[in-house]
Amino acid sequence: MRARTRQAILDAAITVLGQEPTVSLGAIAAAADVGRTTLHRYFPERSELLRAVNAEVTARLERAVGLARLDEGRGIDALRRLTREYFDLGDVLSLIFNQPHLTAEVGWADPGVCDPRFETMVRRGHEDGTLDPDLPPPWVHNLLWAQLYAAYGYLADSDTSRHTVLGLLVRTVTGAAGVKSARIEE
Amino acid sequence: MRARTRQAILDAAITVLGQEPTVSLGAIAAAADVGRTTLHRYFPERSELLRAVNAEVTARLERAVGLARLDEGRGIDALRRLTREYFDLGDVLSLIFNQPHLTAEVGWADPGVCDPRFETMVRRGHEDGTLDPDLPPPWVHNLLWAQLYAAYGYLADSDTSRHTVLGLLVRTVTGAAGVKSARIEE
DNA sequence: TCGGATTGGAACAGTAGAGCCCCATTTTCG
DNA sequence: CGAAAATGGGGCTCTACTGTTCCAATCCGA
Repeated sequence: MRARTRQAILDAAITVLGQEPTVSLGAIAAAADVGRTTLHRYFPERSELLRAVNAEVTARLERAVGLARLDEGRGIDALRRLTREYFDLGDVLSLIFNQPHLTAEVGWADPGVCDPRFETMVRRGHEDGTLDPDLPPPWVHNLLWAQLYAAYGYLADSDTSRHTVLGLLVRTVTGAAGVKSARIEE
Repeated sequence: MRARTRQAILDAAITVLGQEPTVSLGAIAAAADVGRTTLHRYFPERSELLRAVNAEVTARLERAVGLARLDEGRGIDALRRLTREYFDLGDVLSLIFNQPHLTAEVGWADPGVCDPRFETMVRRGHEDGTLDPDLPPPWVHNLLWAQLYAAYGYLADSDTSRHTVLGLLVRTVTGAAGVKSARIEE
């Protein structure tokens, strides 16, 4: 019924907008297997659809943060959990990267401010000696998102399994943000 | 004269297209301080402008690769040099990320294939013990581009100096792609 | 089964941009 | 200086998309 159709539109919008941010409403409707008229009935204006997409993405991100239990264990372990949860977001990653203005307050844009829970996690990692103390929390936030996007693209374009890509991702995020015990001299 | 105007248009196009991939030709002309008619005289169709931009970007990337001397020194040192050269590309980074299809053959898209010189460099790093042998060259390629873009965004949005951001970038890329001498256990 | 709810096809005007042409103005160079 | 080149403003058509309305067909629950 209503809720079902609405969700189908939102899912299709997330997928298609992530690939082509300026895609027409007709194309979104087609991707959702729905008539353009129906789409207009649920979201009279494009901006309203975008707001709804924003809300949906925000909710999914929030859920991922909750599942990652950022306040438990060592900083690096929490960061690894968050990496895995974010990686599972799929199409949402592409959307967040291609429409930073759409999901600005929640995503990776505006490095000066990042989620306080994330910041607390990184600072804990600084203190427990598992995260590189020279990297400010917003930088870690940025690098995590960058590598997530790289991993998602790698998954789409190369024929590597999801599991393998996740392994590579966690390994490089750990190397990038983790404390360097014996750094190779410049 | 001709060459001067043409270059002004290309420079403006690279900057503006990097921020808004669907920007109108009128806006590009305005950014180049040139009449819309003049732009149409140099590039009769939008696609021709895009091809010229592609050529320009390709040339700048090629120049950066040359300056980085990928075939000299240890793998990690060559990767660090390349990181610095790419970081200097400025607006081009934004364009490459926001228009992957435009610069597909030269950029970071299609992870299955990457520049043979880059691949050789990474493999040398595997053998000389400076780059993580568990990371395939295309993954390192993707990783580098993602971090470059994140660094560029960080530079634009936070009030951190260019030099500081470059330092964070090199440190992060080194940590992510470099060999892990004593990895923190999972 | 019946009736309201939902759907989607078709057509419409309004808008924005692309591509094109003309011509007056300005710049550049011999 | 004078001619050729270059510039840019204005206007025109064409196309694509948006937002809207109307209405027939279909789906679903009472």
